[in-house]
Amino acid sequence: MSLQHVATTAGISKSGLLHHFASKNELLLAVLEEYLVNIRQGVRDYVDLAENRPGKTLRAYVRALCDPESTLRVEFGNFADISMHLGDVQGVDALEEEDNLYWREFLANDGLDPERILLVRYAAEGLANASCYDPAVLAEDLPRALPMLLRMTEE
Amino acid sequence: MSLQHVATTAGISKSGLLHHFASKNELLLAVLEEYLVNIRQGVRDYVDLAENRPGKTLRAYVRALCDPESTLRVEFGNFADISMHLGDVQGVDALEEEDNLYWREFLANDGLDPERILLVRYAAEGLANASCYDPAVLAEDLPRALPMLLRMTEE
DNA sequence: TGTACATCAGTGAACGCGCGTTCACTGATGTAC
DNA sequence: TGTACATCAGTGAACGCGCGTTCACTGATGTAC
Repeated sequence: MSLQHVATTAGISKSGLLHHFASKNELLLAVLEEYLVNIRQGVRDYVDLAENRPGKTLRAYVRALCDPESTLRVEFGNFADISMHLGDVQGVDALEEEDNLYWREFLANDGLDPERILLVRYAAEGLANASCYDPAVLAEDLPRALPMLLRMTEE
Repeated sequence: MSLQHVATTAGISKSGLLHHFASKNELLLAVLEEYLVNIRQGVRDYVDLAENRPGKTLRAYVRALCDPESTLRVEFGNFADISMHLGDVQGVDALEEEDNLYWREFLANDGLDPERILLVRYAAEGLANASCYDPAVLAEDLPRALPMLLRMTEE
């Protein structure tokens, strides 16, 4: 991903792009934050407040990552990708750490057994990730996994 | 990762490196295959044939990816990373597809409920991936998840 | 109302640099006669 | 045994190219007087 490519896609010149972002790193950092915000809001949109029982947030997380129609699946993969390739840029580590904590707390305070949260959460993440590489996961595993994971959050 | 960096690390010149690999893509493809082979052999080494009950291969997979001491955790992440950044190189797609199928069959033919395999497998993968970014996962979640996931493969 | 000035998104040319790749070459090792 | 030749890992210089970055500039918009 070159600045030229981004600029052309955005419909401006490379210099125009760099007028808004001091450097490529700052651009990537901004994109990373954008993903971060999008994913948080996207998962919040999947929360069903009508569910008056423990596990609302974890179910939202599962739906966001394992719904074959969800765009968050891919964004989740992109987020991991960008943050990996920004490993040494100043500010990324702090951002990642804060994000890790955010999700930990978002999922924890909902009255579910911590081990259950652990299991379902990472299964959802693993599936979301795999669905980006393997079409069979997207076509076969996700549809089967989604109801199963949701069931596992019910008591 | 530049050719110069790889060559210097390997203790030869850039031209010397390119004597063995016709291009950078071929080098990356070879590295990808190396990871692929390593991970397969690594997981095989975690199989305990003394376990005379269903789930031997899935337990090996779990141990390989969730043992905090296992080097396969990181290799698993690197593999995904490289294959993502080789997306358009000729031959990678076929290699990935074959690999996806390999693991699907490796884990399937062991007498376990398919849904149970799905759940445990992707939880292990999600954990392995997350442990590369989040030290808290490595330090806290993995030790708790490993025995839990193994337990879930028993009946 | 008109004039002068500040602000700011965006431009285009030029830059230095590191990249992957090419190529003629070296020097050691093995082999045929 | 020596000689001629093939093979092959590795070298070093040079290349063209695309990259991120810089900089002086434009032109539209808003604002103060």
